[in-house]
Amino acid sequence: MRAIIIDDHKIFGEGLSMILEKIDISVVRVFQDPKEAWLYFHKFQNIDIIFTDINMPEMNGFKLCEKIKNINSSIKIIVLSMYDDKRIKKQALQSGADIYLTKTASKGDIQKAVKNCFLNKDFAQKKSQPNLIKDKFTMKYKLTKREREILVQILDEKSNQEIAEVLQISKRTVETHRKNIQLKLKAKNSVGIVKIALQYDLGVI
Amino acid sequence: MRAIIIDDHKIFGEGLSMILEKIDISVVRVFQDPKEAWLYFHKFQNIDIIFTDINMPEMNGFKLCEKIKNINSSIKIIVLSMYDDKRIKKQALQSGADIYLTKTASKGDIQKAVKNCFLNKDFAQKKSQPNLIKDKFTMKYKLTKREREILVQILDEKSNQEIAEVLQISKRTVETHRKNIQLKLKAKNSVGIVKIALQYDLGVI
DNA sequence: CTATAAATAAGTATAAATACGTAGTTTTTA
DNA sequence: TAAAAACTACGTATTTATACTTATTTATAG
Repeated sequence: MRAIIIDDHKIFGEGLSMILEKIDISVVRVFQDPKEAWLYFHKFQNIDIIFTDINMPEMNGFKLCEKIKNINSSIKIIVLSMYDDKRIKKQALQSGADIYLTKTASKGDIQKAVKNCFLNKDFAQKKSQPNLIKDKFTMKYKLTKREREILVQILDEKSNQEIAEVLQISKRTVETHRKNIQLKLKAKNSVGIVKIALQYDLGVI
Repeated sequence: MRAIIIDDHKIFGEGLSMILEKIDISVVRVFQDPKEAWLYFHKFQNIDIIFTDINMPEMNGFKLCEKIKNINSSIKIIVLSMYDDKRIKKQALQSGADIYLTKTASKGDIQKAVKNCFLNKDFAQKKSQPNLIKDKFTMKYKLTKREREILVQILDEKSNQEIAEVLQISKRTVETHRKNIQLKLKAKNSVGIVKIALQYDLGVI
């Protein structure tokens, strides 16, 4: 099991790191800056679980959870927060966190949390996460799977021809998909598409 | 001299409007909603000075200042705030405001403020605004004023033809500007331009 | 098993953007 | 005031995107 820790309080991060190593979780890296963590995660998606604080400079933990789950929803996120506040807890879980713990948690609590979040969702704290940005986007615009694939390619600055080559389909098909995406997003042109997509955080970095 | 006023307190806006008319400033419109003001500003960039409140629903005045200055830094912004708080003042000036006044300001104060903000910056309240997003963007990509104007129109999903009409220049000129913007941003196409611009918060709304 | 949605593709035409080059005019600034 | 920068504009050609339509194959859910 490979983990990263994100917490701007260095001491805490290191303490947690030691605890995790003791329960056989390999801590790959400890980040103080969530942005750096995000870039790392983006590059090497070779971790199973993330421990993160919520109150951090530059990027808050909620956003981070959303972004990570958008890329790979099977990665587990355990939030360790200063606050024993049920609204914050709720928001964390809705943002994609699997478990919310206060920083007063004991070694045993953490061990239990890790076990729980890998069991099925009934055992985890979360029942549903209807507010994920990805869900919001999909629910609002109802793009099909193929359309989403093409959207990603558009965001990558690819032309219809290039997209056709990547996806091994006809350029005309890409045109059709693109037209439909535009219709669904009510966009006037690619610029409109990108603007909406980026609002929902679908862009690469 | 053409001005707009943005204040969600209608009475205040109208009072200020009358004061300004008396000192030969033509108040083009009074907005209660900063978003509407932003859209207006976006469309008809034909004003010289903006009077705005800071505490407003939907969009706060700091953000508005940043956005406006990003498009056209030569437009003057006078913030009229309820609070005589030097931290708020500092933030307003850093966000791009030229003058910060409390709402207790007299007609004379306003007149003086207008005069000052059109003099050189030593006379204005502001010494520097190192934290502007605009600075980051402008410093990095070095777009000219006109290029920034065109960028804004691109972000507004306009075609070169439409941009030409709005700015009253030839379509070919717009093409040239667009080409240069693309070069400077190292973008492959409009999608690339939008992606970068939105990163720096230059988008509409 | 059969409607329905999704994915595929093409015809025809036009509009828009990009590429690459050149160059005059105005404005800024050193 | 001379030089630099910005703004303006066009020629020519090609690529790309959009508009509007029709249609077949393939999943998929009821």
